[in-house]
Amino acid sequence: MPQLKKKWERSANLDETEPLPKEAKCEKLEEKETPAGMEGSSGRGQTSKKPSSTKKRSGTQVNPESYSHWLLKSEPESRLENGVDMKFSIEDLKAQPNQTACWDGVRNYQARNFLRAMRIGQKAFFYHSNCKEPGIAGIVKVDVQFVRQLRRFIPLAELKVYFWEHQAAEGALKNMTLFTRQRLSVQPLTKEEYEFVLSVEDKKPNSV
DNA sequence: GCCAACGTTGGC
DNA sequence: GCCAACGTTGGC
Repeated sequence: MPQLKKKWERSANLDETEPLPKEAKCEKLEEKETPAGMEGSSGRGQTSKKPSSTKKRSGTQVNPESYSHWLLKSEPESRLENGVDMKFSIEDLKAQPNQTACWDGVRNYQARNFLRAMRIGQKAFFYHSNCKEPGIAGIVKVDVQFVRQLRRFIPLAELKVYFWEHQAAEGALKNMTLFTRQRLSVQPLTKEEYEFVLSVEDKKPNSV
């Protein structure tokens, strides 16, 4: 998951075409810039900068331009990795200067390509992962600035129930990447998914 | 702490 | 290109 403090020493194996400098995320977020595209999918709309592997990613949609909302995972509880504390909760984001942080340290290249596809001002859920109670804690806008906490924490367990229901009944969350691509730390959300989650914010948790 | 899911690596 | 071994993610 994206740890703001993580550095890039292992990034070399992510994408041999162009390893990002550590502060890449911040400068990358320019509205005019064309996104790198997701290498996982068909690679449509871009010249192939990737070697052969461009075909086999399942599930996810193709055109990065079409992504409008995001979900960013971060760990709210302390955990040491190579001596570095991975903790970065939404409270930590709030405490940053300008309540803004640079989202570097994403290793997985697909996640990183999503990161590149983000545009300034787009909204993202701030998700707490690898913790006692995982779930959506707040809203940020890219590049990555605190917007607000949710009026209530929306736990993964609750989202999962919606996911199941929506699979059966063609609901908004039926393809939610959080469940279809488990380990992706930066993931796109459709507008419908984003808005559905927001619509649940003021519902009682037990209304599920 | 356990372990399933899944991404990456590298031998062949 | 296949696939087994290995490493990481992250829920439980």
